[in-house]
Amino acid sequence: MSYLHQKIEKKWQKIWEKNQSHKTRNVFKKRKFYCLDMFPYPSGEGLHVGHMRGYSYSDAIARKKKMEGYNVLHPMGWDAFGLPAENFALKHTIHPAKSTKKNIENIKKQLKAAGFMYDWDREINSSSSEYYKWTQWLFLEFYKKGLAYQKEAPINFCTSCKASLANEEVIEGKCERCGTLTIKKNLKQWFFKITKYADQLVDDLENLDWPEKVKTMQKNWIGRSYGTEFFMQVLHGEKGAMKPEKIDKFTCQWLGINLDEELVKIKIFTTRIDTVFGMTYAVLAPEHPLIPYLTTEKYKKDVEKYIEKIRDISEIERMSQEKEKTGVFTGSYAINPLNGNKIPIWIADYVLLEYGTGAIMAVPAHDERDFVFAEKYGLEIIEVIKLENGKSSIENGAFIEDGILIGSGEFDQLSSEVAREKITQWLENQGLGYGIKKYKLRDWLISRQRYWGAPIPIIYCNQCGEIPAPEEDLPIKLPENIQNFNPTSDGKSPLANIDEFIGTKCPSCGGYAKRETDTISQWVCSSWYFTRYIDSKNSKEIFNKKKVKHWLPVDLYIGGVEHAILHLLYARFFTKVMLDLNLTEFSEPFIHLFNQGMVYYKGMKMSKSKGNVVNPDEFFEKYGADSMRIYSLFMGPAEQDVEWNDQGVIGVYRFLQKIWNIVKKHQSTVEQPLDNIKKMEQLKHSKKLEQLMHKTIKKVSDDIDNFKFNTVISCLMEYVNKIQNSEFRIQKLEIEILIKLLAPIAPHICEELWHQLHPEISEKESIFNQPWPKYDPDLIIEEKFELVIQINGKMRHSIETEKNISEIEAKELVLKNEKIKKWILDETQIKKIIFIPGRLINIVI
RNA sequence: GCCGAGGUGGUGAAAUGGUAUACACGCUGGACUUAAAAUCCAGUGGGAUUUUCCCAUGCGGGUUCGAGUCCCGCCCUCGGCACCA
Repeated sequence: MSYLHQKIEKKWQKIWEKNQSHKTRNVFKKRKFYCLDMFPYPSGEGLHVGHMRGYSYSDAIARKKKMEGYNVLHPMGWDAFGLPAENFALKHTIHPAKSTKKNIENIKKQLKAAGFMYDWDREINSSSSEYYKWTQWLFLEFYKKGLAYQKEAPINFCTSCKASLANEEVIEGKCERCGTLTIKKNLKQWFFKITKYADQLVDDLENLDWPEKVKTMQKNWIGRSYGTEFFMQVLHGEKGAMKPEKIDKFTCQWLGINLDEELVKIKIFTTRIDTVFGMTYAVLAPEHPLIPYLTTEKYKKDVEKYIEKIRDISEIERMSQEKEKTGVFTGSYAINPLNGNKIPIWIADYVLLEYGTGAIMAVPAHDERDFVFAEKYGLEIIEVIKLENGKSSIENGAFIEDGILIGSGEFDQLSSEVAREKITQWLENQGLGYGIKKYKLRDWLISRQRYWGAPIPIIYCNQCGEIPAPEEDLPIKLPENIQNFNPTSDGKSPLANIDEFIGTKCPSCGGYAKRETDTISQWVCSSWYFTRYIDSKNSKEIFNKKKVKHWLPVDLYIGGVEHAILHLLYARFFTKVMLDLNLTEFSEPFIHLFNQGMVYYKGMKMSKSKGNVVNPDEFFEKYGADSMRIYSLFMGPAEQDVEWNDQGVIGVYRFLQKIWNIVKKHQSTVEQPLDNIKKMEQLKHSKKLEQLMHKTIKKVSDDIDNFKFNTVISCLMEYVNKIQNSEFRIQKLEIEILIKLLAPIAPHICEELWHQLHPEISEKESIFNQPWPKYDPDLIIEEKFELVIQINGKMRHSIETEKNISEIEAKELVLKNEKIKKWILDETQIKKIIFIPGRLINIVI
């Protein structure tokens, strides 16, 4: 009988389901292992082989851990809210609730066909009201803690998707989804105060078992830098500055100035206060609110013209580095507090309002951007950092490294590092400045003017103002019976047009009140889902604390590197907040993170938009899920991107066929009576095979733990090739071990063969309840080995010899060897002999 | 520009500083077959004067008895960040 994968796979999928083989019970005594896949969004096209690859890794690990005796939790769910799901629904003019449901069914079918051991009893769906009730509940907890707040902000707006986008959804000034150039729009938006956790989010990275790449990306994204803030007094230009129209209190606060003061000050942030004596001008961002104060009559026209011009240039154009820096003089001057020098104040587009204080001290000698600008506008360049060897540093343009201070008064001869400390201290003593940390990280914009999301549970009452929805009213249900959920062009949520949704009673005064119509970004839904699997059906609380304490944090988290910043940073932030809310007792959600490489096809990333998706279904049909799974792990190193090859799967299919035939052959052959000579031979042979088996157990076990699945498979192939060619009857144990080692990556065929080898056991028994094979360290030690003989480092010959051969014995053996004699005419030629025990001997002549 | 990963046969790729090219795909030849598929066997980096030898891990140097692996300097590909003061 040949290997009928379709029949076998369906058979065991049914039996496993019937026996609830994949159900995880809350047995707290057993060692736990929480193995989690990043949950997919239910796309209409279903899963492609790229997704399957990631899931195959986690399933293999989960199954091996189960065989090793762990209580394994391996759940799955749906990231069903949000833009991707909604855009799909809009494109196909179908209600997102409907399309989502349909897509989930389809993908679930695919996952089941692949035979992954998910505990479907714990399935979650972020768009179900049972789930988003708790998303809303968390929002309210954040709100109570002051971690959710509203502010008018210039937000990224995509004119095509007609929605506001988070900074993370804007790539090179374009909408991540549709590629349309985004514009800035002022809207009142909801934010989470992630910046409050910036330090923790950087510092705690250190102890995580994550790819260095991901840690670095997060570090850079948070962008912490240590520097100094200080004030400079302004000397108005010859005829006095323009009078400002109006400057609000908030701006004054932001600037750290008091408008009653006679003298205007500008606030500067720098990480290189050691170069402050080299400051030859200062620059304000073109949007800086102090500009009207500083601009003199003489320069008013130039400044206004310049600012207008900048406003017309798009964001990306301004950000691009090829663009020449431009600027304009304000007419006013500032006083360098360190040396009293009078320096001109400029406005330039290379300074950004969003970072630091929106104003910089320009030190052209020691900053590349300032250098370029100074050269262009003929501003002074003063060297204040010299090289350690005393030489001038700026012969080839700006010198931006640390060095030794010169021309810096009392700070001369100090190293940059020391000087930064001393000068900051000096400013502090004068009350002019202080040391400060800055971050690139902004607060997280979580409101969306979209339909397909959890409504923000906030109520507005004319009398009482902004009030959180009462907890007992949760979930605030998203109205599903609506016709038009298209995004609107005025930037308002489609919910704003549904009176039944908006109208409500004020929880405080009982009068008429209106609901917030924005919805919560799906990034929020996915920031806490890993805790909900523990207790997915709990309707009384977000989760049972005891259970979560047992299961979390996640031991292994597997997914694509595309989530290196967004999702993983948000989930870490939520975890820290949940800890502060006393909901949990862990500070990091994912102990070990693994990013599987992407699957390429026809030289491109596999993705729906590029139309180069390989659908696994036809391969399941033709070669079976087991073959597909093995092949997707065999393609290359797990963390590396790989190119999909339709032909490649044939190789592993043949491999499974061979194993099938080996078992069949084993079962059909009867042990023959042997004469003594044959018996001896068989014994010798068996010993060799036994050794090979133990070596294979070691290699497979080690390699799985290190995610080296490609070599796991090649190692098993070698093992199979060797036992297949064996002239003698193979022991049952040798086959059983093979099947157990392969089981985590090819569960169906292995389960089937296990039962064929054990016809006495019932269907309820499973190979996955068998213990993982152990190897005997004594048995993998070889007695004999191939001694490699090198002449001048080149391999010339090898002889089989005893493992523990001594150097003297080896020399003797080698020098009398005929083939080696050819190379050595005269023993006096030998300069040196290097002997590596158990490996090689190298003769230098 | 900065940071990270990588460059080995026709292809995907293996190699604790110690036999480079394991394993697999593909290809070539053969067996079986009326034929094909499947399967099995053999061969498969390049070159040569072919029992053997020489050359090959992006390029150029270096360390070493010995380098794909370590060091220095380049080139190329891919990913991330990018006027962050």
